[in-house]
Amino acid sequence: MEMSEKQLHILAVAESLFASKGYEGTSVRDIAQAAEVNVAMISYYFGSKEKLLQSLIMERMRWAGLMLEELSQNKTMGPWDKMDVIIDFYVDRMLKNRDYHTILSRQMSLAQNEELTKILVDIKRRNSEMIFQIINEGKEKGIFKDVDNELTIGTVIGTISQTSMSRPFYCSLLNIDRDDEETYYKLIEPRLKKHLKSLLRAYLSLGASE
Amino acid sequence: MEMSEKQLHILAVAESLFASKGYEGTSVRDIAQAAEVNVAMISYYFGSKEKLLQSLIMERMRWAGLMLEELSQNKTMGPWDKMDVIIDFYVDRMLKNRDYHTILSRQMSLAQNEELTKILVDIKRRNSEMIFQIINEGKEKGIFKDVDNELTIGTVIGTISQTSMSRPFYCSLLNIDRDDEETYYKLIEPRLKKHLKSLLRAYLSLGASE
DNA sequence: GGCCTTATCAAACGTTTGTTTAACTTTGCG
DNA sequence: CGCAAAGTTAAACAAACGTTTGATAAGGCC
Repeated sequence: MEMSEKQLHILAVAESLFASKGYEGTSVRDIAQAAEVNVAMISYYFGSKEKLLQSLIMERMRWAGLMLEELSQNKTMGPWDKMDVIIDFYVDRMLKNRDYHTILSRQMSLAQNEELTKILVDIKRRNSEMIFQIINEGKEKGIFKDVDNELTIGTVIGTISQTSMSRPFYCSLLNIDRDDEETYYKLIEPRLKKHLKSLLRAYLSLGASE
Repeated sequence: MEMSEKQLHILAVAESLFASKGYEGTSVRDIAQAAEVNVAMISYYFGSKEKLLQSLIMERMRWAGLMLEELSQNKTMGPWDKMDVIIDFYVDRMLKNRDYHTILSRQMSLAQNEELTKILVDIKRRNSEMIFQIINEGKEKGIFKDVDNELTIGTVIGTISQTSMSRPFYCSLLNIDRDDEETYYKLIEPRLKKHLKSLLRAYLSLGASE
């Protein structure tokens, strides 16, 4: 479980390659070369290519999940403010760890890896549960109108995902050089936050009509 | 360009396999076996595996794009109704051709295939342009408030994509058997339409507050 | 029938794949 | 030091990969 600097370096390199070329599209030799280690080291450290992917996901998982819990139990903040915090949180997380999230969402849409899929579903469920709590709290207080909880999550995550996964498209829409990742994410981040907040504010205050 | 029944059959089989196992995760032998043709036929008909993917995309492309054009120039329908029609249209299209859209969105997030990416971006641009027209028409008539056009597209497509790409997650949320695709999509389709219509109705009538 | 084009096939091609081996070096501890 | 454990390497492994080959069959046209 505890990893050396070298192992973490390999994971970081693999993460970047998996994100840009896909898991199947990346060979262990690609990873070894980019990480400047011998091919055999990957088997030596991780056992196999697939276990390397699992190690990568497990390692990145440790960094998530905390803060949402305390937010859902926060008593002083109102539902509107909590919603804003959540949006900032999700946008920051998903854009900062976009390689990781790209890999996750690709892996999730692949019908294989039964075991891994279950783990991912559980993580997402746990995070979602807390957003539900906040929405329901707002509903009970009469502040939020009735909305589709599950699809509201889908909208938030889907909108953010979309800007990452279809970056070439949005670069084209916004007249940004396709290769200038930096500029793109600097521009899209505040816009995403503003858009999602307005969207949810409108939706939660008007509710699902008719 | 014109394809025989057999070629279309191979494309259909490949589409299904690419969607569930990924492009790189599917071998030409997989395709040949599932389509019950000899491996050599794939090179013979399409030239290569990559050209098969391109043929698949080109072939599916021909079925799209029409109806949006006439809608954007329709004079009798009001902006609200047009928006509803668009949402029905997108949900129907993307769920019906979910394998195709899954492949597209995975391919778009892969940094390779420069040429193919450009083609995909152009298609998406053309479709988006027409939605922009409708939104702007609503704005000019004073019916829609000011919103983020680009990210509104992202929300619509992203929400739908999300339900397809992360199906295992939403199956878990909605207590549906992960393997029962039929039931899932039958349930999610009307819900998606209702959710997106309410969402956009609220957003477009209140606008981007701050 | 003769002939050209198209279709189909099993077999083989040369690479690349993920993984293992066996020899070697480095490290850490008594 | 001495020596076992851990780290590192080039080379080799079988399997799978996308593609090509050369042979054979079928169909249309003169």
